[in-house]
Amino acid sequence: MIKLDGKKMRKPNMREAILAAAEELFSTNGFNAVSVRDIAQAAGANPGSVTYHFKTKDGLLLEIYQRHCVPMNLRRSELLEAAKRVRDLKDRLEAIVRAYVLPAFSSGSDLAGGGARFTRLRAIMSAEGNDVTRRIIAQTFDDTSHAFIDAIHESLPHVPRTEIVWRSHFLLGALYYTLVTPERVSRLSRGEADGADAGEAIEQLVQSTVASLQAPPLERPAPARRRSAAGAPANAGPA
Amino acid sequence: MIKLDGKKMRKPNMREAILAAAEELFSTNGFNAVSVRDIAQAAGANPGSVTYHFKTKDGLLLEIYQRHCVPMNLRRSELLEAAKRVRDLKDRLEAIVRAYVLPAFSSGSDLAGGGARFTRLRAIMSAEGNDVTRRIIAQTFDDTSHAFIDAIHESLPHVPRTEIVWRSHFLLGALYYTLVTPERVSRLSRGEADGADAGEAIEQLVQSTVASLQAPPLERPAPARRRSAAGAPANAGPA
DNA sequence: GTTTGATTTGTACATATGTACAAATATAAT
DNA sequence: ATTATATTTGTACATATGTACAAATCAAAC
Repeated sequence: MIKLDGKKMRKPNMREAILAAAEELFSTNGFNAVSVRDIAQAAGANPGSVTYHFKTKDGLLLEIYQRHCVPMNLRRSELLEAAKRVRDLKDRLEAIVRAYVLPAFSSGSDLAGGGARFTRLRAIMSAEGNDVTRRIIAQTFDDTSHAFIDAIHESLPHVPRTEIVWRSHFLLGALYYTLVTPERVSRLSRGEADGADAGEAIEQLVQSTVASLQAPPLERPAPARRRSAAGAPANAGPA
Repeated sequence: MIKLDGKKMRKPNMREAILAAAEELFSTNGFNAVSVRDIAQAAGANPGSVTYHFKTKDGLLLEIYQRHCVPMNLRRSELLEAAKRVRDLKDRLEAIVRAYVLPAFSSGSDLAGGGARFTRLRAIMSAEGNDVTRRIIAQTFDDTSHAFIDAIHESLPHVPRTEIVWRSHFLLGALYYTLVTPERVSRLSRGEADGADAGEAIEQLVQSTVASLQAPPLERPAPARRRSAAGAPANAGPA
């Protein structure tokens, strides 16, 4: 038995240290740029130890994902449910967006909650290609994304769902980029803003996204036979 | 003399083929995931040929950058100047944003103009870490970024510059992410939108960004003496 | 203390990698 | 044709990489 959980593990230390080190290194340098030996060294462990605990390098990555995904999505769901209960329609929209953004930043120094490090990791993995990784991300997060999109759509019934998809997609991109290159904000603002200030970043993201979501939809796309009606039979049905 | 340009090169083919192959591979899989041998094979060349033409793998990357940067920034400058001449203030803002976005997508099948492939490359390089690469990107693009920020600021004098920095930063992040993971848009919209449709992406990005830029600035940061008279004069304007 | 099983160490191996370089080949000028 | 130069090929080397595995070490159960 490799795993004896719950009761007594002898040294949860090493395995934990390896996970932490890998998370940090992967989220900073990407997957390919980091070697198993780098991780072992950073964790103060032996390379063989990594193989022992996680079998392969991919296995290690997967474990990091699994360890964060559930808590993070849970946190988001909680915040989303709370947001949906907000009465005022405008406040509600803002609350929903904030519920999406917050868990991605919450530095949750140790474990649960998601946190900036894990979000940065996802950003890098998204960019680095690797279809397998992308599929993992999709499988793990699409449900939550749909839940948010639907919630937003309910707050903005007059905006087509497609439009909301685009704009919340932009939100995620903006979020990723801010976590990956915060110094760019500091540089371009000539020091007036601090790109690494999570609080400020969150506020800017939320306000910017709320504004973009509220913008009038594009009229162009649909062929517009008659009065749209037919247009797109499966228009997500506004509820 | 390695380079005899202008008049007669014997075979501009191989060097060119290597550049093209490398560009494609890097922009799809990132820098670290692609080996010199991969590139050589894709170009139908010998690994040694890569060393001959570009000395090192980094040299090859640098060359790809240099070859696209100047034309791309030129194109952007042209479009920006044209945009600045637009009379109507609202139209001008939109034109400016479009001038920023367009060259990043223009598929410019062969050379000049930037194009999606090159933008994707920059996106990946930004995410992959590698401080050297980030510095190259910064040096090459910060001037243009500043020019756009200033132009936007002139169209929106009541919005603090810092705010504009944040929001145009978000634009770039959204743009990058859309180029890197277009299939996510298709998936989340359940096929109603095509994330890979450059025209649609551009339109969505422009409209979304214009709306976000026009949003009222956050009141929080500044000590906020008095009543913040400014309040929210420009709320995305319905029209 | 002895036994048992989990972990850690050390090391090894096969392969992939970036780069170097000499030889072969192609291309143009004379 | 001969020469000079530019390119391409083939191959080699040193190093880095992911992973495997036997031996050593450790912590508890008996």
